[in-house]
Amino acid sequence: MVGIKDVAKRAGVSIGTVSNVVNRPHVVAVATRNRVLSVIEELGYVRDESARQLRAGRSRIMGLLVLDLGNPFFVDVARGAEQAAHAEGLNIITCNSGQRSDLEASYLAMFAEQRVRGVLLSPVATSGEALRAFRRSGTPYVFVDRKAPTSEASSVAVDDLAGGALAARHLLETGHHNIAFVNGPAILAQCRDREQGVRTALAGSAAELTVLEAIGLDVSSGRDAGARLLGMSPRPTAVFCANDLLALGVLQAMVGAGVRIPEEMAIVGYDDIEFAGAAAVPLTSVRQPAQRLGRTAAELLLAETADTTVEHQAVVFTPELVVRESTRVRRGA
Amino acid sequence: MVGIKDVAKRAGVSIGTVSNVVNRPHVVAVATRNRVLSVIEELGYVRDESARQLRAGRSRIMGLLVLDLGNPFFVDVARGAEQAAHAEGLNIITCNSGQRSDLEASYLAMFAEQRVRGVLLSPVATSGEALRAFRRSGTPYVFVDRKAPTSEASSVAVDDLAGGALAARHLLETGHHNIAFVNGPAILAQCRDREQGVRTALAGSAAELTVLEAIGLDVSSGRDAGARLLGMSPRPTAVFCANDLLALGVLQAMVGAGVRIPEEMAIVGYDDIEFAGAAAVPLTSVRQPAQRLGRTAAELLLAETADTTVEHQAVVFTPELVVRESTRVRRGA
DNA sequence: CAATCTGGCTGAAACGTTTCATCCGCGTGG
DNA sequence: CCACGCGGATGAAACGTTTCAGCCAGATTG
Repeated sequence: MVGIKDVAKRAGVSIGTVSNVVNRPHVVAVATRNRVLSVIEELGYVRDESARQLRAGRSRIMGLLVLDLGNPFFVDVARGAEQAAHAEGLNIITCNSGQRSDLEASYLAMFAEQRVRGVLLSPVATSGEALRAFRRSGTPYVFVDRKAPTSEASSVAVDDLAGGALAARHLLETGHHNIAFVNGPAILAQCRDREQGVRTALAGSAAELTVLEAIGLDVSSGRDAGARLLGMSPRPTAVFCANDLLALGVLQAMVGAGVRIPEEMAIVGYDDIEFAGAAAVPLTSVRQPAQRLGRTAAELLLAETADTTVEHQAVVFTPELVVRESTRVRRGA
Repeated sequence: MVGIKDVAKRAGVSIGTVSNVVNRPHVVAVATRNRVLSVIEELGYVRDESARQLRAGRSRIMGLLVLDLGNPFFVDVARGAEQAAHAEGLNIITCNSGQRSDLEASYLAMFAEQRVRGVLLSPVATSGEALRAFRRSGTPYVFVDRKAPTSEASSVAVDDLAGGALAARHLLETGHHNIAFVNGPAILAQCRDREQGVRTALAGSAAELTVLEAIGLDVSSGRDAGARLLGMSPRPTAVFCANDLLALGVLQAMVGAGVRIPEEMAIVGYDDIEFAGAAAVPLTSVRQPAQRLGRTAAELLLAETADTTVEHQAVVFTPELVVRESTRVRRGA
């Protein structure tokens, strides 16, 4: 592999000069510069980032660890973060924990060993061993899609209590009294909060609430939950799902069983991913500003790494209900 | 930041011993080992991967560059690749070119500078400047979802001609004579091949073919294409889309305009992403073994980097048609 | 003409590891 | 008692950069 000293020798200059050509072209005489550049081209020299980084002590990379890249919500978060990072000339590497603590731990360890500039993190749990070890490494981090005390770190989240309440209230207002909530794994704070929001909104109303916990937050878990719903009697007349993937699964199960949506079963999802509007019955959903979430988190992290005196912030966005056919009362029905 | 020599000093041993504790624990006496380990724990020592890599000359990371992470097909590819890489103790970093050559070039440059073990690549174009520069860096790479001459590199792809033909033949067999093909950008070989497959299958038949080129391969481009289809007269009775995102967009446009699927317009997509089956009208689609694609590509790359004498391979998988309601002739209709 | 400045370049140190030759002390076989 | 082997530890070299003090030659100033 060709290194800086091969270039130097070939061009008949010192390695310092080659380095200058690459990093501070203006300080070297134009003739020398061109000679060096053409040798670089000729030899196909590519600088070694690890040496560069070793010397510099820090990298030009920012890590992003998300719960599930299979969820388009997180793809949007990643897009937003990437935008902000590129604007500062940093690269982002995106990793997918798939909600597995062991993978989460392994990626966090990798980030720490890589000495990345900082990490955007949507953790499985804020109290786990993985995270505790990572904290000790001193790598700066910001929580995405997860609230956290500012004493620990900055965070950018969406108000899940409000989101849950938004959905529940909508179902109440459209006349439902027997409501199911299909939740994801309770380890996830998002899930707990959304459920809490639902409970708060329903408290005092006459509505009955059934909570089902799905194994995952994906479409197939949704199908399972849908099957369970179908077996209930009396069957709830409305179901709110902790995210859109679950809702799409439930929807599939209902359509497969010939249940009419929304007449026999109203459905509300969460995230408002692009596919929600294109579903068998377009889904009512609680929209989160995913891209904004990612962008803001990255900006916060950049600000903190640039100037360690900045204080942690906890940004909370407000979700928004998007009503579509899956809960729309038919005119004249 | 605490380094190996801080640990050494604190534990009263040489740095070589600390290194041994970390990398070859068995060669150091158990008493010493424990002492060092507890100092490591106490100080929160994390080894610096850049120094490690500088010394080793190569990294423990594999790069994956995909065309569009917003397309669940590529998320599945990434999953497969990750599986294979983890099995070998390597980490994968996934980057998203979004079909932009400039981003592609920037990520490839990053991979080269990082001296990654190798790169899995689904390129925008195989002839571009970005790729040419990357080749010179000598970083091993394997094409994913893209055929390539074995003289250049290994590749793992799906037979797009067969896929296109599969869809077109299906539409012929279900009685359509006026067929539209909504294609993506012609820079993409996948798109060109699928179109070619369609043309081949239709040659000799009486069917008429209209080709529309969408701006992107996403849902909103599909909606645009759908609008264009609606304006045509005579309007085609069937449409095949170069991927499922496009098909979902077209479907949305049709449903929005009150066009009945499949009676007034049959639709076939490509990729068979999970959302295809959950769509307004479940989509007939050409299924590709996405995860397998990623896994195989990673394995090929690993084999090549382990032993440079292995020859390049061109693996081609065969796609498969999954028929659903969007083209299903209603019984007794 | 001496002193000073300046543009352009050089040489070497430093970054934090890993690795390898070497060394030490001790038990063992001859 | 010597030689040898061996487990265990050490010290220094090397990896490819960046940076910085310093050097040289020529231009500028007083």
